[in-house]
Amino acid sequence: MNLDYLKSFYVTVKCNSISKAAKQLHLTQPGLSMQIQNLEDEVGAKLLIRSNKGVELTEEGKIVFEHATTMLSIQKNIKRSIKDLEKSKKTLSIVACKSLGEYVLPCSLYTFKEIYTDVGVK
Amino acid sequence: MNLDYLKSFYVTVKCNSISKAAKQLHLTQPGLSMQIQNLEDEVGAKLLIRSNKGVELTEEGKIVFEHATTMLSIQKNIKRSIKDLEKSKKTLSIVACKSLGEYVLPCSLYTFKEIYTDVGVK
DNA sequence: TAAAAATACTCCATAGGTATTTTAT
DNA sequence: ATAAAATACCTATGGAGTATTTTTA
Repeated sequence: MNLDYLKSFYVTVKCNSISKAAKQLHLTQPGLSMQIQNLEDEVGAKLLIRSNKGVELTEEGKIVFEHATTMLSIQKNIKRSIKDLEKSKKTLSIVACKSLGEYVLPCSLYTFKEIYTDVGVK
Repeated sequence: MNLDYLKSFYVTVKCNSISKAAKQLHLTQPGLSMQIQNLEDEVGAKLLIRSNKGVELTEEGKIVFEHATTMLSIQKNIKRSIKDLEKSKKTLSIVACKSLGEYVLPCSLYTFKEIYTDVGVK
């Protein structure tokens, strides 16, 4: 199951429309249509009732929608937690041209890392 | 983010080994290796420390692992809820040969569905 | 008949496999 | 020296786009 598709589904439900959601997601209407069909195949149930007025949730769709909300917020939590952790680390960023980067730096960095084991190097 | 990859990551951590997990997941070792690298790229952090003894979690990996557990159980909940719902519905399953299925059934089914709107037909 | 969604078709990206190399103990 | 993971390379599947058709209020 693809969390990006789940996000697309979420937006589609919020818009009550595949075409409108597609614009918002910078996708084409058929592309988004496919993503949702993919989700439906995966869970083995129709999630949306389609009409020329747009879409509305089926019973199964409601189940997926509710869980989608929590899944997507967990996903956000992961990314936020990781970012927080990275920020808390000491890091040294070095930029170099190809020749130095390939021949000189690796050796020096090796020595540096042995001494400053608590410093991350980018 | 791909929940299948997250599952692969979960199993890998449980096995402390990419190769062992690959067997369990019916994947090749390079295939699984790639899935995990994909995850790492996506969250922007190394999740596992590799060695010839296998793998162990980094700090970032621990974060992802914890959330993975809950994400995967939510996914299970979705599928179970849907199944329960399907079971509670009345359904009529019909199997037919090609000619009947294409020419006779559609018409009859249309009429049937108008009368028994609460019965699902497969 | 007009909107919204589905389908047909095409192309490119990428997932995953096999074979091989690199790494670390 | 050996076990584990990474990399290189190749193929095939499928994701997403454009153009078109189908559907239904």
